[in-house]
Amino acid sequence: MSDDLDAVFSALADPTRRAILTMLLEDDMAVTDVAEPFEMSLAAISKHLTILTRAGLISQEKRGRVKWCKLEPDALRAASVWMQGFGQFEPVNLDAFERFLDAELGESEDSSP
Amino acid sequence: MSDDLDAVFSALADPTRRAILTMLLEDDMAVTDVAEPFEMSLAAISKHLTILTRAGLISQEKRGRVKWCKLEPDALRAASVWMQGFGQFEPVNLDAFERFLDAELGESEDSSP
DNA sequence: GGCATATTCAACCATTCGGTTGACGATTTT
DNA sequence: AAAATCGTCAACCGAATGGTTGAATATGCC
Repeated sequence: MSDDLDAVFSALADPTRRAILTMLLEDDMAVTDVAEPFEMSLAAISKHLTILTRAGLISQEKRGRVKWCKLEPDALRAASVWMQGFGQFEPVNLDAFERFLDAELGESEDSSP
Repeated sequence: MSDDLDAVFSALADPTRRAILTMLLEDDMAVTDVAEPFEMSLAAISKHLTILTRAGLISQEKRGRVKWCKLEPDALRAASVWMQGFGQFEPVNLDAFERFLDAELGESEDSSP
């Protein structure tokens, strides 16, 4: 039970993996396409995807020779609930999220892809 | 900016540190008292507290020879906002949180006071 | 069949992590 | 002043993490 939180939080602790999740917000992607923007080997990305899968944050389905990666946002629920307990945050401020997302996307434009 | 998220999420990835945060929900505590329920050295707990402090999740203030640890829930806000973007969670389900908290407290009762 | 593409496996490497122990500095108590 | 308490520091250890490379395994295409 607390192992789930271990897996989710440590999966989220890596900026490459958070970037991958952000990419998957747009659409499902094949492993090769996920890897394309990053300056690291395909094998490294494959490992990151395995970690995200084990944490339940994404699922992977092989169709033909390509493996599709799909965001599984439900896995965040337990972690989110855990965090909500520490202080009463304003309920789901999506404006703030969008600003944050813009910032993070803009930021990754000089380093990652 | 994304370093903040690194620090917060990796701080939360350790069950000992999450347990410490949960203890601090009740009240501010001295380092020795934080360490008491755990089956590990004071030095180890001191390191965990340093990590939580660097992540901004707690603050530490030395008064006399005792160092007080205080929860700083605001540090969770950025991480919480980031997570909220992945799927629309119901706004702050405190019932679910309380159930979760009970479960987590019950689980650590073998080593807790 | 034979070749290209998609993905993982296996072995390796450097670094970080979570823990230990013992010495140490600072403060309070007697 | 001496002794006890609070907490950190430093050095060390084994295991996990994040990356590399090269070979291996599927699958699709000509």
